Amino acid sequence: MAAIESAGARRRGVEFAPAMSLDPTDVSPILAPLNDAQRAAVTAPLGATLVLAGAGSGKTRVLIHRIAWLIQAEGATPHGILAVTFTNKAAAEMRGRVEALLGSSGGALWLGTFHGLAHRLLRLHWREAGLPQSFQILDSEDQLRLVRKTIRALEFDEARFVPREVQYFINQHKDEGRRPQHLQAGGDPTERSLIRLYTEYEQLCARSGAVDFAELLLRAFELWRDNASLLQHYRNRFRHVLVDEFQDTNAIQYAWVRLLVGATGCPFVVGDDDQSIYRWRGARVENLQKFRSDFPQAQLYKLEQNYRSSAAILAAANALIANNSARLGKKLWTSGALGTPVQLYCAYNERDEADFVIGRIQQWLGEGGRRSECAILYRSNAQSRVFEEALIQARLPYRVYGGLRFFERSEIKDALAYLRLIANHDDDASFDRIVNLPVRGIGARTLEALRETARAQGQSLWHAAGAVQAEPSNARGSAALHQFLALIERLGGEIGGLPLHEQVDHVISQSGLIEHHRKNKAVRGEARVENLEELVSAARGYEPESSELPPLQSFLAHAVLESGETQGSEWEDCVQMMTLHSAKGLEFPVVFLAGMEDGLFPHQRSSNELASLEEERRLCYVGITRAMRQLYLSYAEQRRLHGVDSYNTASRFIQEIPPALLEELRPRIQLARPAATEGTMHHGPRHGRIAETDSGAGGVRLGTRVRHGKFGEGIVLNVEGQGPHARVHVNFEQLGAKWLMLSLARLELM
DNA sequence: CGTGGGCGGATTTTT
DNA sequence: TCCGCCCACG
Repeated sequence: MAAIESAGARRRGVEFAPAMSLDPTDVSPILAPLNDAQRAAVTAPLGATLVLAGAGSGKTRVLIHRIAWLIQAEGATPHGILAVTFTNKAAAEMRGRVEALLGSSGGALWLGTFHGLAHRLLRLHWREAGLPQSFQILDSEDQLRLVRKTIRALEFDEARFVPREVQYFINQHKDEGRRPQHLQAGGDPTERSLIRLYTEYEQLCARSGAVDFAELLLRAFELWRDNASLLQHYRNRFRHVLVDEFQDTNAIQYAWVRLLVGATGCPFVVGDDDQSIYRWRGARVENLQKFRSDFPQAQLYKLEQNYRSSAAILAAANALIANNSARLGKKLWTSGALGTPVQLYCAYNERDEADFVIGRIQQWLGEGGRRSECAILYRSNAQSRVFEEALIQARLPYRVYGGLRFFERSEIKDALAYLRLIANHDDDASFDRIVNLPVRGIGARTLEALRETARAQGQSLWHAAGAVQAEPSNARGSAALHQFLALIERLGGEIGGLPLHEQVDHVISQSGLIEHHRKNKAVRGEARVENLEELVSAARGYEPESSELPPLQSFLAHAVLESGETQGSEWEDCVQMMTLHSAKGLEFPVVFLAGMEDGLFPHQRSSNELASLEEERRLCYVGITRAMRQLYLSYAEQRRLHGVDSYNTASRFIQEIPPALLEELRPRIQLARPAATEGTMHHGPRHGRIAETDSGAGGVRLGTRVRHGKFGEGIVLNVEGQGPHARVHVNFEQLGAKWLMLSLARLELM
């Protein structure tokens, strides 16, 4: 305690550069920037520690400062610390901040994602783990292909055994630590077939030296479980194990951590049960509870002071999440001002919603704000399009997060497949991918025969192809196949001593890939060639983390594990758009939660079961707590999704926010109000909105009441086109919505 | 063997 | 509406 007090007294110490302090016993840079609760957690006595950290309460900071504290005050060395996160981005950020705090390189520190660390272990101990030295990692797409192949190999019906579902089945069991032999079918024939598929899939993986994401974790777990001396070695080394986002751990990740910690290690885990949003992909919030029962002596710390959001936003978040059951209990508070109430906007349709959002963004910009301070968050990716169109129209630069990342692009994966096949001839997935790309006359016939042979011999495709004799029946195919093998061999020989980027360059040009795309003008061939060239640059700039592997092998693993999060240098000031899921961990001054409609959010498929509904609520909580100063909720009464119109009611989550915290920008009653009241009693925002959504089409504006000679009265939902082609979408009271030609309809404005 | 048109399905996503 | 996949045709 004395150290803490004196640290507080020496608060001025922070003002010096955070580099290595002159006096190594001076811990003020570590402790001074913390509040009491944070400091208590950072300086917790060695032993099991659980930190429940609310949104915006400085969770990452605590983790980083804890690492620094262990090193500076507890005599730990970076060598003895293992810290795990879920994303590469989080890992990179954490490493950078730890190094800045300590003023030294944390090279010896094992800090990375679960998958990254598991990979590292398996590379170091491939023999003990029962893997070939040149094992390759499958990403989800590769895995899906292999699953599909497995289904075909067993001649199962793909309609009955949907590849995606089989993939899910396999991953689910791996995530829970179950191998096929642990599974009992009971009397269920479908179950039995699935287990059979799982078994066959594993054999295919083994034959081609392939390891999928779940397998990385499971293997790493089994490696320690089955090698007492190895486990002991790592237990001795990593006395300190830190886990970020603990609520997102799945069963095998938890088991892995537990195994490492044993009875003597000091696990320090940080999480927030209210931000658990990945149950659907195996995350187990219960691990927080489990941690407490597995380590009954664990110290519990709660971080409840929020530094991010205004009091109004925080109160809304608290009120919402209070509707969930079985929470660990935590209430965020702030010493900050109430701020602007949460603004609620009821739009006519999704276009109106987008117009509204853009109007508010422009307002923010007009007040001197930046575009990058605004984030549009939505439940599903399909919602982004309307916003993109509106942003383009308004000439506002934007950036959509998510979507295909660099190393996931098909042309990049093709190029990598060449490199992988060169590195490991038995890599069937890669063989399959490129054997006829670019086209070299190896068709389905030839390949079917080849697969059959490989299956019969229990050998890889490469092996089987080498044994194929030139038969008169299929002379062309077998000749082409031998040429392909020769090409791969030749390339392998030629790139032998070259630097990494020249290896990549040589392969993409000599394989004919570049030429293939250059010819293909129709399917964005130009962009693909550029991407391939970018791959060469990526290889040039790549620095292997360690010398455990040859550079090429290391680069290939890197490409799969880190599929290219950093999308180039997109530093332009852009409006940010992303799903609620990908917004976790981020913060923005202005946040729009769009599509707050029952059926969309909470999503239809998550509304029936209580557990999934509560996860949706947590997702909403995550969304709300991203906002620092202004939060807008919006929903559309009518929404066109997948080409069909649906009429929705406001999300139930809106009702869970106390009305006192909400400001409705257009009361819903408006719709039913007689036209006479228009403009007389509703002030401010309503008028602002009308002005913003002015379509300029002959004075007809969204939301305007109109009368039609035959159809009666209605409200304008949408306006499209210009001049004589202008069309209006009117929701008539009697007849419902109709599209009319504006020039012919003779609408009377009311 | 390569391509285009028809069909069905369409949360959320990191590794 | 839009995308990806399968099959039928050239």
